[in-house]
Amino acid sequence: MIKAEAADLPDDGRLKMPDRLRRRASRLLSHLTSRSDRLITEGLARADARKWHYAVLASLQEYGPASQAELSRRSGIYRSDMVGVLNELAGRDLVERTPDPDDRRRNVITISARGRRQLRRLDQVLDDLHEQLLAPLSRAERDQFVQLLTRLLDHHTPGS
Amino acid sequence: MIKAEAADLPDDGRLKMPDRLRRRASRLLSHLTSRSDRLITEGLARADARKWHYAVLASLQEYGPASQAELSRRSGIYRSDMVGVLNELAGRDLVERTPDPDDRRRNVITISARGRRQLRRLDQVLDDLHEQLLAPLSRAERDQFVQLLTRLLDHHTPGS
DNA sequence: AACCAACGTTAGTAACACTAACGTTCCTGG
DNA sequence: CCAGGAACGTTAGTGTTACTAACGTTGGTT
Repeated sequence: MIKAEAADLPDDGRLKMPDRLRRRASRLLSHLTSRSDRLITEGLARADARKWHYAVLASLQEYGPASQAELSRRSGIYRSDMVGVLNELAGRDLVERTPDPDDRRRNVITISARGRRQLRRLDQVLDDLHEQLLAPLSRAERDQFVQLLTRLLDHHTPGS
Repeated sequence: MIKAEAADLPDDGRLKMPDRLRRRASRLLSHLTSRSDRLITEGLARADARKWHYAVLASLQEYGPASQAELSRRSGIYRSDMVGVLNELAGRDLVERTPDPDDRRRNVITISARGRRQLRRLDQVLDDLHEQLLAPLSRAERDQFVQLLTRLLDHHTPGS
């Protein structure tokens, strides 16, 4: 964690930003996501968590214990990154990682009672953060927004 | 540039991804932006360009010559990163960088004829790429989408 | 028995957004 | 008028994210 001290682009110069630039969906997406990520990351940090923690915990809660590779597929986290995430989760006693007796290549990851409690907390935190994120939109607009995003993402996701 | 050979998350496991995860706007944004960025980056690479190139060229074309710091403000690129971008642009003879006689701290950046031609080309390329990006949406939906993004971004932009 | 696939793990990459600090030049106000 | 601070271009470095490559171990298949 690093303290932000002096902003370098304080007043936004969008006053003088060409429309062709400002209106490009790709650019809007990048910038908004940048803000959104920061908001979420900082919010979760206050709860001693990271985005991946939530993804893994939610997936465990929803579909039960699984191997790391299986979790990787469920949550979209690369299995190379999963290692570190599970180290953190296990270090906080939110999950348990035990070797699978039926397949000694695998670990079985199980969510703990603490993990379930933390997940509930994170769900709350994320609700609050999304309230902030989507504040300017009405209920209907939020739904619209999520729907548009979903359709776009589906369209650009390999394997249908 | 790196060749993608073996995808590691081939079939998406969203079949087994909890709704609470899949539906979060922040997550949709992150993932979609990731795809979008890749699409745009690769498309521009084929035209020997990067996003920043477009931003700078467009800003120069629209508002005329400027110092690096001014360009930085216009385009949202940090002035520490601007250096490299302008090196690339100057290396391709798309802009000219000359010391400002009126203020010897500054460089005056000017777009060249080649730069203008390249900008026209990039505008075309970006139109095509956005056509792909937004393919699943109707005209009206695209406008809606851009409008929602804009409102959200404005709301989360410091300095109004 | 021979192979290949999958598993967990380590290491490394490139892009992005951002901070810090340096020397030079300029502008201002006491 | 001159002292201090601010702006400029530049270099260096940070942490995060997405992703590839390769390793040794284990498992399933023929």
